[in-house]
Amino acid sequence: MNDTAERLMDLAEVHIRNAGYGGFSFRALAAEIGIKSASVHHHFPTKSMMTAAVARRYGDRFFAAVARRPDETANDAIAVYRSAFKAVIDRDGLMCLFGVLGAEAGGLAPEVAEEIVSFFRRCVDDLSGRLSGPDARARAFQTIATLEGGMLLARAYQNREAFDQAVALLV
Amino acid sequence: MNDTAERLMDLAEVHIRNAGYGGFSFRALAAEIGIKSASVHHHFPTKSMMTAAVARRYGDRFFAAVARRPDETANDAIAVYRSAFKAVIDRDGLMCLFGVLGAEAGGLAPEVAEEIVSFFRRCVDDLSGRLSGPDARARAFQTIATLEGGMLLARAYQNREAFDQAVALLV
DNA sequence: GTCTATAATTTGATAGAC
DNA sequence: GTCTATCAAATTATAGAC
Repeated sequence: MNDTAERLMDLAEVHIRNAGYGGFSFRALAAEIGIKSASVHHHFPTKSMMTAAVARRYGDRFFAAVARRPDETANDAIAVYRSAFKAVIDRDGLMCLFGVLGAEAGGLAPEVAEEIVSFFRRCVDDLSGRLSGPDARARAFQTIATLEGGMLLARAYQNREAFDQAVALLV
Repeated sequence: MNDTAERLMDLAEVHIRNAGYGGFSFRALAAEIGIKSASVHHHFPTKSMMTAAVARRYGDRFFAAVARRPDETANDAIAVYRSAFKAVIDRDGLMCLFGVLGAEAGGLAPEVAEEIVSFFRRCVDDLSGRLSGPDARARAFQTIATLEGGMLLARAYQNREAFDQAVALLV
């Protein structure tokens, strides 16, 4: 993966997290790094495939960030997920990539929709496996839902504190 | 408000809740009810203003559905909100309109963005006023976040049960 | 209230030269 | 890997007739 492709993905990620799939065009990305839209097609055949690639990279980074540590206890797992979401919004105030794509999933190409399903399934499966008790799965669902919803509120309020309030009482 | 305008708003609402703001065009709406796109502009000057109108109507209906009953207790309020969100997803399996618009808020016109802020602010203010205890506001934030996030998960999973799991443990 | 017609722009994508 | 050139299609929106 060369440098230009990485820079294009960086830009696409920001645009998607700010305004959704419709929030960027190959022309706009190209202009931002000083090339032409035809050159973008050299790196990514279609807009859908580029979006899927951006989603895959985002997921890889996310799951690396929440990876289980050897000495983790059950309560730690939720704190780890909360910190990972908090880091996302603290960096640039934008939504989780999958929160945006998931919301408009009905209009996205199959290769993107698959990334979305895969991400949330993996989140819930991983987290519920790291929790204990009979409610483990429901608590995993609730945690992911609250974290995504908290980002949505922070976005709507234009205020990161809304996220902190929404997730403060999580376990 | 005449019948054609109402039918157009019905269609626009479904499209937005399924695929976001970019998920519909005046031409598509027009075709679905057998008129031309120029006629849609007679009812709604611009796409942004139509979206704002759809959002306003959605909000009005929502707040009518969660309106406080005289004999409500503190715990009832959360149940009322949960039922209202559940009714939305149970009807057609689509997202909350404001969940979708909020996610892509960065790319929307000011008149739409204002509706989004207004909706969530009103949700949190209303609900926190109906809860008791020092954590009332945080619990209100958390409840709205979990409900919106639960809808997102149900959408991603293509399965309404994900919503039920996510909100099962709410108070 | 709906139509025809059209303007002006943007978009995703391709062919082929360098 | 980037370019020029271009295509075909779609989009938002407007003017003016009926």
